[in-house]
Amino acid sequence: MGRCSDAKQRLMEAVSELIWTGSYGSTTIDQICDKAGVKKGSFYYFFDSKADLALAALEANWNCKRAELDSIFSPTVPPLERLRRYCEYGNKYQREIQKKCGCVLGCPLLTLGAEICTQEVGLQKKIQEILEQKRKYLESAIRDAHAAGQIDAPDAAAKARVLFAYYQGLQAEARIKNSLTILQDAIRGTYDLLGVKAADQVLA
Amino acid sequence: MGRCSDAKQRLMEAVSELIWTGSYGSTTIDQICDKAGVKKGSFYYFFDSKADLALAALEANWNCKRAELDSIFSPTVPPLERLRRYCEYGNKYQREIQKKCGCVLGCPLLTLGAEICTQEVGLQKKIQEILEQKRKYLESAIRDAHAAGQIDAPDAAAKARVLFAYYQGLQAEARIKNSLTILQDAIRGTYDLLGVKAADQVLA
DNA sequence: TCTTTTGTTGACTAAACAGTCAACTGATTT
DNA sequence: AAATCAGTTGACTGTTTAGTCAACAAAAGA
Repeated sequence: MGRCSDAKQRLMEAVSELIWTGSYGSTTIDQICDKAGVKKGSFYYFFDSKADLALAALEANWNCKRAELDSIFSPTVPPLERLRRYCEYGNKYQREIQKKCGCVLGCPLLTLGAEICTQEVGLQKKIQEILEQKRKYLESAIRDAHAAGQIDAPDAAAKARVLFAYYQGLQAEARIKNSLTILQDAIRGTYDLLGVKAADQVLA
Repeated sequence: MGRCSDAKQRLMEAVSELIWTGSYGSTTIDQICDKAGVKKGSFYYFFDSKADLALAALEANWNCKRAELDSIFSPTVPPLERLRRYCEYGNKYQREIQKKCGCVLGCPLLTLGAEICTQEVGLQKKIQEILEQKRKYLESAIRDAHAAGQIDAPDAAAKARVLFAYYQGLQAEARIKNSLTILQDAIRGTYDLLGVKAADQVLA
């Protein structure tokens, strides 16, 4: 089967990091290759273009991420607890990134999506898909919480859209302001937004 | 006083449109000059760099926008009415853009801010400033609504942060999905989020 | 062993890019 | 009318960029 290598993986990791810490437009193929320790010839052996690589990286990252979200949003966990864990997870994740990179980087999907949506149709479609899937986690948690009588949300999908927009906005602001403190309101904001009774709220 | 021209203005308009319809990183100085009908020599006569021009354009645009927002958020208008008008304004604005450009483009500040915040400190600071000012409009409307007994928001600043994040998230999603329908939930989402009693809600 | 498959390399091209500059133009002042 | 001020121009530089390619290298199968 000829020789094998992890150059493909290294390229995907490199592009993910470069786009996230910088931007899609400012990331060059030469930079990606340097970071991955791969020569440009090899790059074009595996991928057709930067967009092609970014798409592959996006898919790979989402497959990892999905496993984590499946765990956080497991139906065995009480619905409001799922949301609390999700907020905590987001906080912890961004805190680690800041420690490592010196910057709060927010949600890579939103940042990339907003940047390239008018230019790279393939990427745009994939990002739309993934965002839709992420929203579904919220929707089912909200539906379950409603069924449990903890919140009043007859239209779970609509509430999920509101909550999702709120989270996306928070992440974007955290990136722009390079601030973690904004994210700390997430849980309170969630309870607030869903009208969770004080008795059902768990803050720490 | 030598001769005068509007090349500076044309450059600012060109860069605003190019960044908004595309992205900061994918916008080149040659493109800006072409669109403005200005030669590169003139560009460098007025500005030091793309970032310098973008900063100037940002300030100019904000000065226009502020006047509109001052009118929408006039203290003479009932507080919840202000928010409703703001949502309507955002909807109408994006609808016009879509008609003109074929795309929903969302909030230029958020898109640009998220893209360049790790790269262009000058722009980042300015965007942070403007976003903060925008948030203030919401804060005073919320405070007034609380004072009028229409909503329960003892901490107006906190509520404003939540509402602002929600709006930003909505605009970002509208851009990414190239969809206006998402924005149509804004008013309902606002009432929902603020816990406005049905009696105080005005939808159309 | 030698052949095939899979991956690597560096040198290359052509285009796009940012940034510079001296010479020019056309209003305005004196 | 001459001096000055404000803006314009196009041709230029050097660099960065995406993308190509033929030759090479290593693992695996025949």
